[in-house]
Amino acid sequence: MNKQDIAAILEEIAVLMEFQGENPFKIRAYQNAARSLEDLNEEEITELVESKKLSSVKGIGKGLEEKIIALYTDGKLPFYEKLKKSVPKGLQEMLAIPGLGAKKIKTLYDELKIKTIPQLKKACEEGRISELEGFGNKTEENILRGLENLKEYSKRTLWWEAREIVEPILEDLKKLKGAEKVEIAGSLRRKLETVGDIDILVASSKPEPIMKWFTSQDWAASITAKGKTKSSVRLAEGMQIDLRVIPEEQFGFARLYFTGSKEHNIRLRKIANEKGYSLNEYELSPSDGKNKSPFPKNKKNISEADIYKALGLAYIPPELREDRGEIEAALKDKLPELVEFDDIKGVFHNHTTASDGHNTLEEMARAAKDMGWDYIGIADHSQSSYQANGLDEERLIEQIEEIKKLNRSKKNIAHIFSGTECDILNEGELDFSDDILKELDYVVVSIHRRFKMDEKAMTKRIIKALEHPLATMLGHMTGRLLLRREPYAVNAEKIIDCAVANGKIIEINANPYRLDMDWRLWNKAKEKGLLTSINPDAHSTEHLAFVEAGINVARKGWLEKDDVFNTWPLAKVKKFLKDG
DNA sequence: GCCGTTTTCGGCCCGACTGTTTTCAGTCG
Repeated sequence: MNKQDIAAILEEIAVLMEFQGENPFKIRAYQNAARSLEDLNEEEITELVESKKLSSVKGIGKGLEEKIIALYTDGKLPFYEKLKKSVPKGLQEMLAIPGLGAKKIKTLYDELKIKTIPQLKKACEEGRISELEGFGNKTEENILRGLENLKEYSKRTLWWEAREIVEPILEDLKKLKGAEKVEIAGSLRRKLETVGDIDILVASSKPEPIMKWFTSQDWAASITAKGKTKSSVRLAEGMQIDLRVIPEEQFGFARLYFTGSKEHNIRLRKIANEKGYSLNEYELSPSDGKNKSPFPKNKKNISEADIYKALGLAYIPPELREDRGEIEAALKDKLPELVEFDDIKGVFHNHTTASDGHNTLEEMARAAKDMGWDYIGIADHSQSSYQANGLDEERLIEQIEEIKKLNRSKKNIAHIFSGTECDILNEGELDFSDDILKELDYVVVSIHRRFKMDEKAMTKRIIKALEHPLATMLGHMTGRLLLRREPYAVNAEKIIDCAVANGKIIEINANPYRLDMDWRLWNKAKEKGLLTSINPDAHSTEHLAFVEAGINVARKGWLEKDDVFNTWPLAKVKKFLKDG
């Protein structure tokens, strides 16, 4: 069994144990172990299992080591099988209903024998729920509403779309009297690829009018909570927006706290405890009264950076706050200097009207110039991509000539590199002959068909294409479309190793639906020496802006300027592509 | 179940809001 499967089972065990009313800390131990496991690569796991040293990993002790080894070696764990049988499947599904947690679901099961969602609905309609102790009419209503909107409530939203939703709201909030500061927090600020809800923070000494405004807007389809410091509303589409109002002097603490991640916060509070302090969303205070405050007496408006400093840590950018090594790095002052949008000098992998794009070559090159970039790579689809009007060899040669002409012209446009997004055919062959590929400045190789191959065959297919001497970079490594289509099965580590060994680039496809290769893989890939290119995969001039989403991925993946090919100046890129 | 210059036990992050009660448990982030 591979690590993802094992981690998923450990997570499931944690959920099942909740229904058993297990010790919450024991439950967390399983969740922690699942996380620790996901941060190891397959080779490390194999080695640790064989040498029986898994328990040297933080978060995995003797007990979990045994269970993980059992799952790793023969894919079975009697403890898990037994646990699974003791909890009806419908109970787990009910967790998605807002307001219902393990304890309440357990009560419904014990008292009313409810073990499926249809049974739950019926019991609500018959008014049997409200008769239970600890339940009432409101709970019954909330369950019914939750059931009706189960799909909408549990769906996530692309970062890109959530950002578009929240921006006008932020603008309106800033106009309110008494709103001193308005900021985004949560996963949106950490730039996670999808978000479950939106968190907004406002600094003000008068929360009431702000709360009143927030809960009375047309776009707030329903109000799920309204208090002095916190209110929550839902949009018609189902997404929840939380607003918190905090006095300005506590704003830095609130930003840190509500930006998360939860795991990052837990680590911070632990460090605070070890130093004799207690950290919450309002303050960092001495925990025993003997200690002095870590901040100068008259210091006002303490920032996140001040708090990190007081804990002995360098400032950690929000994108890194996932408890994936950033705390350790900050303790040693070894955090990366993350790449920024302004470091970008050009882009590769863009389409024109020649294939399935909406703008011409010249329009794309002018738009790139308008973005402040020096160069743009055009990589229209190759001949096998009929669905995308892929270019045959003749049309590609015409395009190469047109690009040469534009580059010679004195027009105010970015330098154009001629390329192709060359289909990887079934056995890893490329879609153009070497004679044609040689005429191009660069070649992106991508998969656009036959997604359902098994992992081994797919990996072999991609590696063969990437090893081709004329391939420059790999496009969208897994083909995933976030919230729409699953990735095809690939062994990412093998492909990364292949790219490093052959001096190839793996793109960060910056289309908000793709963001592929995933940010979680980049830190280790970077350590191996992998170079990336942040590619908008633009099908129109507007899509060039997708680079911002790609920058998010790079930053979450700990990448620095030098790790990103398209931060290089034009002359250096030309030399690299010429020398191959 | 994990962890440990307070190591074999006793901690384990912490607070707001809701709904149901009347002081609090459960949920959520």
